[in-house]
Amino acid sequence: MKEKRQTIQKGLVWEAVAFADNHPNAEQIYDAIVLKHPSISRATVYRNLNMLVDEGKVKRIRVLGGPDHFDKTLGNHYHIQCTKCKKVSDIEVGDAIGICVKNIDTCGYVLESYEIVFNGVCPDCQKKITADMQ
Amino acid sequence: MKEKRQTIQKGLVWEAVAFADNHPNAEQIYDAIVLKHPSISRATVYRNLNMLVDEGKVKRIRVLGGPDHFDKTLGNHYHIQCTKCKKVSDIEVGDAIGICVKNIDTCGYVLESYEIVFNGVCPDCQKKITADMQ
DNA sequence: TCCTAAATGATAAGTTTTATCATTTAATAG
DNA sequence: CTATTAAATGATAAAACTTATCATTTAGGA
Repeated sequence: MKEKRQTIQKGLVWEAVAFADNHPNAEQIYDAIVLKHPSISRATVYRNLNMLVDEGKVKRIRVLGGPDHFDKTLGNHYHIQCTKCKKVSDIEVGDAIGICVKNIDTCGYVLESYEIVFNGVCPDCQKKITADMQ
Repeated sequence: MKEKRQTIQKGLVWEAVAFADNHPNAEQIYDAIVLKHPSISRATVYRNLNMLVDEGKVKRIRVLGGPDHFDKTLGNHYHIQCTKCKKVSDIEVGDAIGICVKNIDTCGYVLESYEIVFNGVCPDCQKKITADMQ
C-alpha cells in the first residue's frame, strides 16, 4: 500500500538539485531538465520538488518576495540572497542565533519555527557595480 | 514640482492601517475601506500602501508564502505569524539577535538587511485546538 | 475658474504555484 | 512474461498576490 514509484522524472529532478552548484529555483530546475528530457512538464517539476521536500531528500529555501529555491544540503544552515541577481548562497552563522531565539518572549504563541532571510550583494554583482562606476 | 497629492483614498488606506488593532494585509485593508467607500479599487489600495511604505509612514511585514501585512508601528521590531489563522502579532526579541548578526561570516556578500519570520500557534488557535480534542 | 499632471478605477497581465483530468506508466500479481 | 491498477505524468486552467496599462477623474497651484 501507499506505493511510491520511482520515475525517471523524479530522478531527474533530484539530480538537478543534487548536482547544481548553486541553489536553483523551480524554473531553473525545469530549464536544466528540459534540455535532456524535453517532454517534462513544469507541474511535474513542482510536484516532485514537493515530494522530495516531504521525504526529506531536498531542502526548501523560502525567500521574501520571490520563488522558493532548493538545496541539496539538508542540515540546518542559513542563506543569503543577492538583491541584484537573486542568487542564493550559504552563509556561516554558527549557533549564536539559535541561542538568542531560545530567550525570546513569544507573547502567548507556541513557537514552532523561524526563518532568517539575509539579503546583500554577492561578490559578482559587487564587481559589476564597481566596473559600471568607472 | 514632484507634487504629492493628498487624496481621500490615501487617507483611508492610512487610517485602515493606523486604526487596525492587528497587522492587516492588503485584502483586509481593502475589505475595511470598501464598507465606507465602495468605489475604491484594489489597485488603489496596493498603490497607496506602497507609497506609504516608501514615505516611511507604514511598515511592510513580509511573511513566507503569503501576502504582505502592514504595520502602523514603525520602529524595528519582530513579528510572529500563526500557522493556523495566518494572523500576525508583535513579538519581544530584544536586541540579542542584532548583536548575533553582527558577527556572522557573510561569505563575501555585503550584508544589507535581514528579516526573521517567526511562526507558531496563537493563543486563540491553541484554545480552538484544545476544544476540538475533547 | 482653468490647467495639468498626479491619482484613480477597471481590468489585463505577470509571477509563482496548485488543481484538474485524461492519458501514460511503474510495480505488483498472476 | 503479460495483465492489472493506481500512481505519476503532461497539458492546461486556475488560484493567489501584485503590478502594469490606460482612459478618466481630480487635487492643487496659476
